[in-house]
Amino acid sequence: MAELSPRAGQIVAAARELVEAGGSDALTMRALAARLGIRAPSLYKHFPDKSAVEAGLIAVALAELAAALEGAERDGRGGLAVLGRAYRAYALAHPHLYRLMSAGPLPRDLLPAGVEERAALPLVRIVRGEAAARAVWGLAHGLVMLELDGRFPPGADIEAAWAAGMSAFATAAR
Amino acid sequence: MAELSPRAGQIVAAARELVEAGGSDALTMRALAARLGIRAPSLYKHFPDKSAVEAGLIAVALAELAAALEGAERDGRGGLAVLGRAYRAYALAHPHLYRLMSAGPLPRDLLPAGVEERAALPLVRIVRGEAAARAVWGLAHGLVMLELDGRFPPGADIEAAWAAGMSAFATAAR
DNA sequence: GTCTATAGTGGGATAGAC
DNA sequence: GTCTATCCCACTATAGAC
Repeated sequence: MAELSPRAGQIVAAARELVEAGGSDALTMRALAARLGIRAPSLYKHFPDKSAVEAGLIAVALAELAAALEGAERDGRGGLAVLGRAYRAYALAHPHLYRLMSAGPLPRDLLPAGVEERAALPLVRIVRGEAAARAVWGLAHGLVMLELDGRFPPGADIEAAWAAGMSAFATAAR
Repeated sequence: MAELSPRAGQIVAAARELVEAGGSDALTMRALAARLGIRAPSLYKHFPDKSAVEAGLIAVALAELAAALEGAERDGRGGLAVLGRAYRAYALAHPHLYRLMSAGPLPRDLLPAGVEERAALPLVRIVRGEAAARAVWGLAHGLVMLELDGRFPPGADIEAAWAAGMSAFATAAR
């Protein structure tokens, strides 16, 4: 996917505000246009369809998550627990965006090259072995989704679950 | 939630067929009625609204998953890997149902009492400590979701990821 | 690049007769 | 319990003028 035109960038930014405020369902072409002060049909001059707008949004979110993980990598001297905290923090700070970004197959053909890999790298660097890295990825994703979906009982100590999870893989970290 | 009337049970069964065949989106009141050979408005004599039908479906799925895990518990002499395999197998056998059952907050007020606990028990019995049990739950849920969402690269050895994950928690098993 | 107008589709739910 | 008839809503997308 090529660079976005300035106007397209504004549209994606507005789409982000809608999603962050009200979830993916709140992102409709009408609402998006309204937020920009234009009519829905005008959007189709900038994006072929709605999924292209969503792909632009996913690209932004993936890059942001990657940056957050890279930051944790630097600050935390490579601790797995630190990486996990950063992952969870990003997801909790942007729950709807995280959902959009991680639900369903990635529209890889609509994404800038390398974004996906970049988000995965900090984890790959710290965990020994492909299989273990994927397990940690699954653990982080699963804990985040359970938390976002309100699946834990009211008083559950979610922090402790993360600690238990990350420490189980500590021996697999470099 | 009380027992379903016989007719309500048939409706839930039909709803299940729709969901298993085409995902949650395929479950509409119109399509559901059509499958039963009646008109959509008639459904409202048996269920107050669509969410009540979904809750009935979730109750069935939860009970089935619980039964599958209990079976693995007996056969596998309490091995965590065996439990994981059973979990994954159920989710892959009923992907759309699993999604419906695990997406969003549980409608606990519409569910028969104890169903949720029953599904969790096999895991709680085998893992030492609440925190670790929740971590394993997150791991299983995350790996399943990543797989169902097609998030792993084409050639990924998902079995190996499960093995790595479950063995990381093996020391935490009783 | 934006507009108006509109097509076309689908959804949940209700009223009241039988 | 089921029907007919209907309401009201929302959505994506296109055509063609300005």
